[in-house]
Amino acid sequence: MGTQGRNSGQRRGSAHDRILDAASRRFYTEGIAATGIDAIITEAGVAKMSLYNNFASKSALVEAYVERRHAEWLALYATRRATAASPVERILAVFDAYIDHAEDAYDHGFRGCGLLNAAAELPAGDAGRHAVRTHKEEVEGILRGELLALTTPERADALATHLSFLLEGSMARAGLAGAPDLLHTSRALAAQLLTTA
Amino acid sequence: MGTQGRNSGQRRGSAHDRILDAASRRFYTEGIAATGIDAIITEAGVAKMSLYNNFASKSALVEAYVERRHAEWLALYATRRATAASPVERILAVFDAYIDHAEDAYDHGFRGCGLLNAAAELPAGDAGRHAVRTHKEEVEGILRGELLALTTPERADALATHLSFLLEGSMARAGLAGAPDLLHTSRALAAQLLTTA
DNA sequence: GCTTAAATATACCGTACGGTCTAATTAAGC
DNA sequence: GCTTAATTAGACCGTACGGTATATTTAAGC
Repeated sequence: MGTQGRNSGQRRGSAHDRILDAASRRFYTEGIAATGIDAIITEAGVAKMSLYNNFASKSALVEAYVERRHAEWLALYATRRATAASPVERILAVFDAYIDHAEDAYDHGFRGCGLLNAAAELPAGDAGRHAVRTHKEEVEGILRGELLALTTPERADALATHLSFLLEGSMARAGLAGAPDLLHTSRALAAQLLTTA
Repeated sequence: MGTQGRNSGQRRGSAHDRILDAASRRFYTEGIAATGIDAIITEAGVAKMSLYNNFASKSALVEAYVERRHAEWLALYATRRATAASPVERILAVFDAYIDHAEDAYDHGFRGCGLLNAAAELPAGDAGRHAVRTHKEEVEGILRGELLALTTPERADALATHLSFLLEGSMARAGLAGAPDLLHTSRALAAQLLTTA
């Protein structure tokens, strides 16, 4: 940001947005390294210099992509949480948000969690990897917070970790299967776990 | 395979093996797309033509890498299973094999499950992706088989899926954290789940 | 309507990629 | 010791990569 000033909102379909849209689609469905700058600008219908006027480098674009996917999920989660009536439903809203996000991508090639896939392409110390780690810890933190309405802090901790593993594990398997069905399975397992505990 | 015939065993440190060794290390720690052919042959101490005499292409090398990692895990699992004394221990042997495999990589940069990371780099219909899917289903099948000694087929099915999610989820989170600790956490959660059920 | 900034097209840069060719060398099998 | 196959070094290929330079056009703000 910074220099855009008064132009902050920008007109509909600004170069910045179209680029990030196209990059997000390609990064998710084809992978990051497999997606070249030229493919992005072609799909965005934009000049190459417009990309480099809006993003410092490809890896800056990747960072924006990662942040955006996490923000998308947070928005989906906020919607689900707003209509959840009980503590258990508020916990399951996290699973619902995962399902919503997955079903967004299902039509045009579901390949699992975009953040985990991105991290898998990044080297060990990369900033993007750390960002993904933080996002996943945030999700577990949300789970823990909601669980505190149900049980002791100690059990909330353990259960939050357990549910996070169910979430990420089912997402990994669902991505391999190419369909979000397994996410419903993990939601059901979580629901069962919460009612028996 | 096929044409090697009498030379099947090959001498120690054959080009084929040194190439696959080097490629496996690089693919795992740096990622597949980020690892060039030149980096592999340099690390293997081998001529470029030796690579193409042993592997048809880079993606053939990737397939060999995927198969090899799965075979490594199967071997670790077989060892763990052989000394497991009870049905529960035989189930936890699957978790132990995951831990063993992870700790192999911990010294030189732990980045989670090599198979899942590889799949994350492959396009939607790729053969390697399907291979990874099959391997993960095989692991779940092993869990289901061991669980049949403990409970009904229906509950074994559900529990196998549950344990598989715990496994893969904890592996994903552990990879992001850069340390295998969370695998011990999921093993403990699994043990608890098995004793209370 | 003038100014200022964003976005454009196009040519270009060096480099690295996956992969091939050739010719020479090494080593194993009989 | 001869044959046969594996391995080697190194030049080479076309292509695609991420990124830059420049000059021009488009469009928004006042």
